Amino acid sequence: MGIQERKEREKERRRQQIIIAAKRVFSEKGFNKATMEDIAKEAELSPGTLYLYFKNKEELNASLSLRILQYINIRLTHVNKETAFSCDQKLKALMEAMYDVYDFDPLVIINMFHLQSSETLKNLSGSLLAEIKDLSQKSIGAIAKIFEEGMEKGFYVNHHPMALADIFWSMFSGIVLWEASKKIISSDKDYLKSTLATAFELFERGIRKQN
Amino acid sequence: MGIQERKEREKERRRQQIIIAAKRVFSEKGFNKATMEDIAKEAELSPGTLYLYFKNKEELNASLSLRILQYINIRLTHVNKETAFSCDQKLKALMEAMYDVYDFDPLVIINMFHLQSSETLKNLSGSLLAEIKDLSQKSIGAIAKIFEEGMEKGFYVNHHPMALADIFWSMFSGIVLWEASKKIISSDKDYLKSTLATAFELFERGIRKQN
Amino acid sequence: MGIQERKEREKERRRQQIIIAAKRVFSEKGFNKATMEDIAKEAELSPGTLYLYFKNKEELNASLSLRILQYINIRLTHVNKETAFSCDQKLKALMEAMYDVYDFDPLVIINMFHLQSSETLKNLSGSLLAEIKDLSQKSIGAIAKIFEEGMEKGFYVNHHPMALADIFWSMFSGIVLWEASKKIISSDKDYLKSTLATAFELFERGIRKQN
Amino acid sequence: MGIQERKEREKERRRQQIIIAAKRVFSEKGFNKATMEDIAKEAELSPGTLYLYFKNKEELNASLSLRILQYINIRLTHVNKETAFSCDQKLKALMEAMYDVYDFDPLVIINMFHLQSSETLKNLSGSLLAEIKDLSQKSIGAIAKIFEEGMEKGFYVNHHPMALADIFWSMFSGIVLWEASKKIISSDKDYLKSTLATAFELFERGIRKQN
DNA sequence: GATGAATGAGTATTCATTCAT
DNA sequence: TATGAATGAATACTCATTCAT
Repeated sequence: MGIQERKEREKERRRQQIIIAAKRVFSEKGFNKATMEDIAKEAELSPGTLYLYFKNKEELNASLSLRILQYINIRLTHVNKETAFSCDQKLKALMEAMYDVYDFDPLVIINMFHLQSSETLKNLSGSLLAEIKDLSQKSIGAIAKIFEEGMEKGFYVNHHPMALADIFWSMFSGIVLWEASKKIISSDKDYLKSTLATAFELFERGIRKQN
Repeated sequence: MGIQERKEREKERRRQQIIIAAKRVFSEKGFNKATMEDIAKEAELSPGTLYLYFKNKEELNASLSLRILQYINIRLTHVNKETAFSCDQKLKALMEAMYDVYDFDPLVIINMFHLQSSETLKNLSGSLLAEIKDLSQKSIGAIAKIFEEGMEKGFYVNHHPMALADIFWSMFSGIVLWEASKKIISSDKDYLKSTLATAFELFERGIRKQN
Repeated sequence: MGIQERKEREKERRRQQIIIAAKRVFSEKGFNKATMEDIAKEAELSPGTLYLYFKNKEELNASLSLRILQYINIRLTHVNKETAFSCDQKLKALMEAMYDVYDFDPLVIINMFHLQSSETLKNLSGSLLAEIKDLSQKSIGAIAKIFEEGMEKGFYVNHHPMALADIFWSMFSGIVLWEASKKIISSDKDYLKSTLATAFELFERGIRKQN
Repeated sequence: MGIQERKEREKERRRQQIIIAAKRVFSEKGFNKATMEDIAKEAELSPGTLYLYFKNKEELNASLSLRILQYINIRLTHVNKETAFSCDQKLKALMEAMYDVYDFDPLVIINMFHLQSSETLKNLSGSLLAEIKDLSQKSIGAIAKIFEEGMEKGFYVNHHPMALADIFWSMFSGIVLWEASKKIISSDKDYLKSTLATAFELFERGIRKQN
């Protein structure tokens, strides 16, 4: 019924409200220094309410990563669907997507690295963990597919497509993290976009066949 | 005097003993789950003793990063000192150095990212922070110098050398982190060395002038 | 009026529904580990509804005890009403009643001990507390009366009837509790009935005049 | 060495200090309403210190029970060692022992019933649980042995000795609990000793052969 | 210097209870 | 009446740090 639906939507809105608050607080203080009470206050809710929507602090954090993975995945799926695109166009679209990922959430990359610790992973519910793994693999796979196509068409030098995807992804996240560090250490200006642009350019030159 | 000196050396030995224990424990449990007691046990010392050599947990961790930064710096300085090397040789030597950095301490990259949080940096003593900043800048500068030389000699395409250094360093640390993640999530084999090799190859092709 | 009455009856039915659910949940988890939500679910009601019928968790628990006290009281009143019974018959009837009390609710004895804590009793409303006291005293009084009669008729040795009643009651509840403990600790078979039978037999021999 | 020993003794003294504080607090407030902070304050220690000596709240409570079980066991062992005692004397000594148990710690019986919940038992470490089981069985066994001897010598009517032991123990603890309840409900005077005396007398008459 | 027992502030999580709908 | 989402006080337990020996 309409009521069911409205409730469902209301519930989803609360989840988003909490996720957004958590994002702000985790970004500012980092996962360990952020307290659930901080997040509750930021969301203008009580601590208990957070637990109606997320099993625990770890899962709340993981949900942030999940959200960006979902975004990444949607963007990459779109790129691969464009059958009319040339290799060049696909590569450009991929780079555009990565810029947007950064704009969508410049700090979640950092949170995603919190997932590394096996101790952390143990506390996640199976379904959430499965979803994260699945989306990660799909995303990297989508990137790999772009490179594979380019090789098949003879534009790119031969390499294992998955390895290229890993490198592309690592380079992107490495730069995001490193620029974040630099900003803290040397209060530098934000060179991220231009650094990324140069990196993408080098990468393209690196994989393209030269004649 | 001799006694002074011997004491100093003894003290330094203790510091190293603790740093090595800390490295092991941080590697296994991560910075936040590792307790000072864990580290003390690993070092076969009592918790109180740790505080005779390090102001607090944050500084102990920072010292690990400092140690690898020192190693990196020494290696890069050596590369730049080899005036007889061609650009190619210097680039190769740089890559070799990075492999060795990884072998020297495969996990410290992860610890270094702990330094990102501004909250963390606030707890460091000024002198330690200064030393870290200094070594970081020197290291990146040394990398940049290699690229600069290549450009001056007309081998490499024109880019801001510091930007290239950032990209090179980001790519390296991004790959180390990402491969570590993958190992945890999918218990994959360790492709790090081959991924790094491919990445370096692409990078070289990317910066080299083509004719 | 008829409507009033129907409402009243409806209300009482709900109370019983909740009490039965609470009994099941308290039995399984114990008073402190059982949550109001558990009970609400078991009763197929919402948590808020429980508070329309019971002031708080303590009173809900006390109501369980009250219910068995009412049952005990009815049974014992019946025994004493049987003026045609001999002393022996009354004692047998008393023992029968205690078996039935156990069958009626094997776990409520344990819940009744929750009432012991003075902190717990402080939270009960005056009227409920008064009713519990009243029923307790009536029940013990009814037991005492049986022994008193036996003494007057010269069958039982002389003792304070109330003391005998206390002993009889303590022995019964002590055995119920102890057998429950044993079952948990050593997963023993259920010897309760036979232990009770032996205890009652000894008790009877103990109080009966011998000649 | 002497130092080792002194430390060991010091540690044991702390444990006792905490146990005594816990006994007071649990007695007054009951297990669930008593907080670890209450106990720490009573012991004039900090909350953290309690955890240096007891794994958690449940084990602290279980240690109280263990302590009285040890006392009971020592007393009953002594009774059985007195080979010169007649059956009558042994029974008297058993009854004396139970009076002393009550004096040793009138409230721990109540705490012992907290152990019943299987949820509670799950939180105890294996060794502690094993020790509790062992002492319980030894104690009941020692009581049973007294009755067995009496039967063999033809003084007592034939029953399963273990069943008699259970009844004796249940009667004792049932009376202790019931008298505690009564004191709370009706602010009665403390009839415990005289009730126990009567109960023991009846029990003795119950098991003794009559001729 | 070295110890390790003691500290006590800090926090994730629970759950009885309320109240707007 | 009935609901169930929201509350927020309460608390067991941890662990970096200290300091008397």
